[in-house]
Amino acid sequence: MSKNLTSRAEDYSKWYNELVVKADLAENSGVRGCMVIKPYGYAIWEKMQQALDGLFKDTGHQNVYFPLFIPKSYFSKEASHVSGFAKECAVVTHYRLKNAEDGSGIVVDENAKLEEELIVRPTSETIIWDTYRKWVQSYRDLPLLYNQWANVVRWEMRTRLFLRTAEFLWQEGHTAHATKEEAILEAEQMMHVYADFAQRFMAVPVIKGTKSEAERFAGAEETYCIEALMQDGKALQVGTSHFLGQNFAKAFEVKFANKEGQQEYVWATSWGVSTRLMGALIMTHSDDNGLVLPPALAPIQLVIVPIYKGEKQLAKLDAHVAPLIAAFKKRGVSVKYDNRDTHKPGFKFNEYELKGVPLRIAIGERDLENGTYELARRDTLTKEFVAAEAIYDRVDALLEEMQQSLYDRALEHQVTQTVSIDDYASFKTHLNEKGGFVLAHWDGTAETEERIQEETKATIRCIPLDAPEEEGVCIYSGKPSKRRVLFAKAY
RNA sequence: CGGGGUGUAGCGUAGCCCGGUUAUCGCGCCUGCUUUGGGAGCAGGAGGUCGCAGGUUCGAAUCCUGCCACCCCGACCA
Repeated sequence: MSKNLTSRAEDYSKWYNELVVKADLAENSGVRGCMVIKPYGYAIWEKMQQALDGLFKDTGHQNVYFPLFIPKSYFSKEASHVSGFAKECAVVTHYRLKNAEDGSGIVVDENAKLEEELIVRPTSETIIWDTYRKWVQSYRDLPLLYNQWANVVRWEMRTRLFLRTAEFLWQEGHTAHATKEEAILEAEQMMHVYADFAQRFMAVPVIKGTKSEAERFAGAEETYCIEALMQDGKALQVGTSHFLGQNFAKAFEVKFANKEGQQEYVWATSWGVSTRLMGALIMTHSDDNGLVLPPALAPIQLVIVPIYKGEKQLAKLDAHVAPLIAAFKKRGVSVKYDNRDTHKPGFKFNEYELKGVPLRIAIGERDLENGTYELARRDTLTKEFVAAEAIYDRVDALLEEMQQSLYDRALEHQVTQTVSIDDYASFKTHLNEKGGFVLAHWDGTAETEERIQEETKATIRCIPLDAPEEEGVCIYSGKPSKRRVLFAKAY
């Protein structure tokens, strides 16, 4: 493992190549910017799924699954939606291959052309709303509170491992409501659920807010989002929730009879998070020794490494550790005992640090004699000796403490990297030299937003939810403004 | 799609400008012995269509042409 990762603030791609791949997390498959997720990386994704699913269920949602292929015609129904996605769709045109007549290999059978092309879903609004039409007739059928775990494909011009792959895994929630107010509450609720997940499970502090019109989702009337700040001072959108108004209901004719017997269009929301969350996790906590995982999402929370000479000592340690493992499991700690004889302890120490395993216990002959264990924590890289009888409580306490301290550390970083700026010259130099979040006044026009982006590469990440009313003038145009918005360079 | 760069063993690379023995080195891998509290040591060994196709030449990893792939920077985006 090279030690040149100190340049992390300047170069995350190095992390991906050096760290993520070697950390057995994922590797670039080389197929149009797709990624292969290795077992350890997938285990992290599963932990995320599990936690999110719990939060979704708590808020009354159920899981469903819709088809991967969407008939092309569905996309022509909602104008702004199609203009947002048309440029990046993979299209299925044929359904059969055959051997080439000249023996040159397999070719597409031109006789097997589809009547209507199928689009590999870039998102599922269209097919879901086409189906919801059939499911909704009365106000008694509402609300529909459904979510699906799926893969989607977006044929991006440029891909970036974890942050923008051509195919990615995500969940997309799609809900239908009888009233506008209820739909808005749902969209807001899911933003809060995402923020809760990011902060409690990922230990990633986020700013909640709404997007400017220019940054809004294609087909949405309001886009809520959570924005996080990475260690290098760049912002990353980690989750979005959209109030879709009646746009999709009107496009797909989804109407219901209200209590008065009148036909009304339903109100919609959609919300999603993706494998990008894993990118956020890596870029928020990792250090030069590799990943640092918050205990709540670590597939392995505790690894036990035996230190021994010869088979006899190992057998003795195996016997000693067996009840220890059972006890940890019973207490809900996910523990791995690595007694492979093919690698030395030092190798294992480094390997589990690279993988971000929060705690490590080393046990050798010495410890058996002394009645202690050596306990090491990943975030601070410190070690302590713990009396054998105190080990369970100490592990519990440390896991909890690490979860909190990772969050505190990330929050402190975010706070110190967030500044308010009132003149355009310092705004420009600050974003260029230091990065981070900048709170500044904005006149609310798309023209100003675009100009600022052209001149500084920074975008409005969101209009923060908790931004106080404050009289001011736009940093660019000098026109009046009522509150500050959050600017940053983003991924 | 525009600009730049790179393709040599599983990974990372030297050699290319200036053509000439058996293609360099490190990591990793295999075998044996010694090791095991922070990435082990020694000895031996295996592993290559030099991205692909064509051309120039007595001779091409090296020069020329075309193609392909990947990476980085832009426009687009979870």
